[in-house]
Amino acid sequence: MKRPTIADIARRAGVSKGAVSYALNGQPGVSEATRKRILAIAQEIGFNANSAARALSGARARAVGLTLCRPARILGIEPWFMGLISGFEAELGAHSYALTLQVVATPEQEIEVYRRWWGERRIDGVIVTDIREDDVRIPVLQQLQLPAVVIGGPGDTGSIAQIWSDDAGAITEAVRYLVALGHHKIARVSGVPDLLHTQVRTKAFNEVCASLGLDNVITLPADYTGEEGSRATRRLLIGGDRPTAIIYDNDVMAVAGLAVAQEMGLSVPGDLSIVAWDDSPLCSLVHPPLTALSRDISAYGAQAARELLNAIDGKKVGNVEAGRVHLTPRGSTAPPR
Amino acid sequence: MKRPTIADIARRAGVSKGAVSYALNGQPGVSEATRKRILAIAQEIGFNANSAARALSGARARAVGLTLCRPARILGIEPWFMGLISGFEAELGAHSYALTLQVVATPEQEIEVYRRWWGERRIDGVIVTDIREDDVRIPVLQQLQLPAVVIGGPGDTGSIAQIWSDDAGAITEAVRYLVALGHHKIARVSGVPDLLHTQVRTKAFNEVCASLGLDNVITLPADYTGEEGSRATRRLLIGGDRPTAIIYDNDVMAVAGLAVAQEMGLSVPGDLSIVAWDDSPLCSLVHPPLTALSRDISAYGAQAARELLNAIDGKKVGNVEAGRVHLTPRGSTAPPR
DNA sequence: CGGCGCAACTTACCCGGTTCAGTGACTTAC
DNA sequence: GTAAGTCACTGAACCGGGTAAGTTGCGCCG
Repeated sequence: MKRPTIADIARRAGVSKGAVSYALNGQPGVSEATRKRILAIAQEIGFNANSAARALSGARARAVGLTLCRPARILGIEPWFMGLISGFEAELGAHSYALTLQVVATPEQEIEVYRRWWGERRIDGVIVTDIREDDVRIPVLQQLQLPAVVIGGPGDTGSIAQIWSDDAGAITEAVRYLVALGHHKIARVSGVPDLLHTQVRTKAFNEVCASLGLDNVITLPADYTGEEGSRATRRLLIGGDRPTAIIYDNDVMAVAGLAVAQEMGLSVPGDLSIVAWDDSPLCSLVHPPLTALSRDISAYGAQAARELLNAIDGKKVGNVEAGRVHLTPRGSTAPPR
Repeated sequence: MKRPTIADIARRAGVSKGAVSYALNGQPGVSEATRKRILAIAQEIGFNANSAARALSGARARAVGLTLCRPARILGIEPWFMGLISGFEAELGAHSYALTLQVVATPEQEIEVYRRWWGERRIDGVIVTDIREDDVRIPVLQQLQLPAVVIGGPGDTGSIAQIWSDDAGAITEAVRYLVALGHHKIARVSGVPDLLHTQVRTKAFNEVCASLGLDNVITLPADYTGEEGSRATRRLLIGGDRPTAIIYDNDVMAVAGLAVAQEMGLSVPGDLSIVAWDDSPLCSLVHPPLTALSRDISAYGAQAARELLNAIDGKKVGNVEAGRVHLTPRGSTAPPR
């Protein structure tokens, strides 16, 4: 079954290929009557422009790329990426851009994928996540002149657009809330320490704790996995001077922490209050439901996609703050006994 | 920065475009010395073949499509899809195929996406999930002659390849295990009843229960979300004659069920045993960790991708059983008190 | 030594859109 | 009445790689 081309339409309409192209793209150069006739024929025979041909003649690939640089084990339960992806799609779909996905193991492999995609003109731009300090991907993207949007910051990304949320403000709010409840010994289980937003959070956490006169403040580094979350929680809870509240850098570790507390016979929130970063259905799923720092990840993703499309169009894009974070109190926080 | 083309290579090597094409594709028609020289130049200037040009000249788009037809809320925490995706990628990456993703709301929208992708020659094939009885997508795929692999079955997919796992055997094993522990009142919270694999499981569940002489057997339909899982669990547990064990059709509902039991003051596994379908880190994350029906979803996805690539190559593909399911006992199951 | 066969290329056209430089026909302007 | 301008469209080049058909040059054989 041969799929129709503009030549087929041209033949049936009795005009040239060029006229059909103008008609379909809303360009001037054809009369309104002819345009209608051509559009009707296109509709009738179910015409879709061959994306390859379109991409070849100087135009766009009309696709953007996203790499996921985490082991499949984590990707599965982290709601974050899926939320982000559905946000992208809402925006990309509206502009009939496709999203091309690739799971990679290392930043080096990720760079290779960018090179290949860009070299093959498979994509018009990429969305970069999990940004680190002095990220090796940034100079490569600049050198390739590959349109990109970095999610997470703010950091030094040169000419590349970035979009970030006020993590410092959020963690400050969480600590203030716990202190207002009466907590003095607050600990934190962080994500991967290399990541820029982890550093932002750690800095803000230390600052707000200092300003509120809290001592005994500790941040244990982890890696977003349940295993590490459990391990860190156990370390925090077996000490003699154990914290009465723990803030986790993601929901998965918070749920794991909750399980450890229950396993050790501690009551949540009676003996231990828990705050999760990034609200997700997971937080409401467990008992007690977890107090969380919520933000609309889909909207955040949509905003990122919008910025990327602007960057692809050669528009000036900068440093955008988006995705307001707010505290959603649930059953996992209470005054300490 | 102009990206290099085969014409650039040809100029530098002092040969024609055609020779370069032969050399790069391992075709006969160039001497070994020339081939090496051309490959070296390609390497040096970082050449990647323009995928659009390649796709245009009769070849393949070297991409396959996957649509996700679930609300973002669910997609986020269901490890299933991410596991599947990383499985696809392992296989697709090895053949340098890209994966194009689209989130859709309805099967009708999904069909539209297939039509567009195929019309645009953006993809060479699709992977279809969540198959229903008399699925509306099947006849469309056949009419379009779009290579496809259906995940979940076995069902009536005509000429389209399908890949499925032995769900009936798995649920039989789970029920036998619970009966061996001493349970007589076993309930089940199922996924969306329209889905083919839900029906397979329900049928097998009823059969094994009947054969073991269990009465009081009930399957409550739900939709894989935590909310529905909680609701169904509550309905099961408030009755006078409440079950001592519940089997859930996915991990998310099982975790939600666990939370409901804890909230109602029931001990798991003392008062209630819980079995989750589809093991994932989520099952080991909670307390107690959930006994689960495990299978290697990534491998399952990889197998599906392999079948799809075969279908794209015009090879005969059929009805493949893969992804052996086995029971992984953990802390959520025990003899009833 | 002519002719054959073959390796190692080159030439030229194809894929299906986009785009730009024409080309008539028709209108408007002086 | 004719030059200028506009409109609606045509024809052809182009994007970059794939490939069938044609062209060398060379070795080998009778």
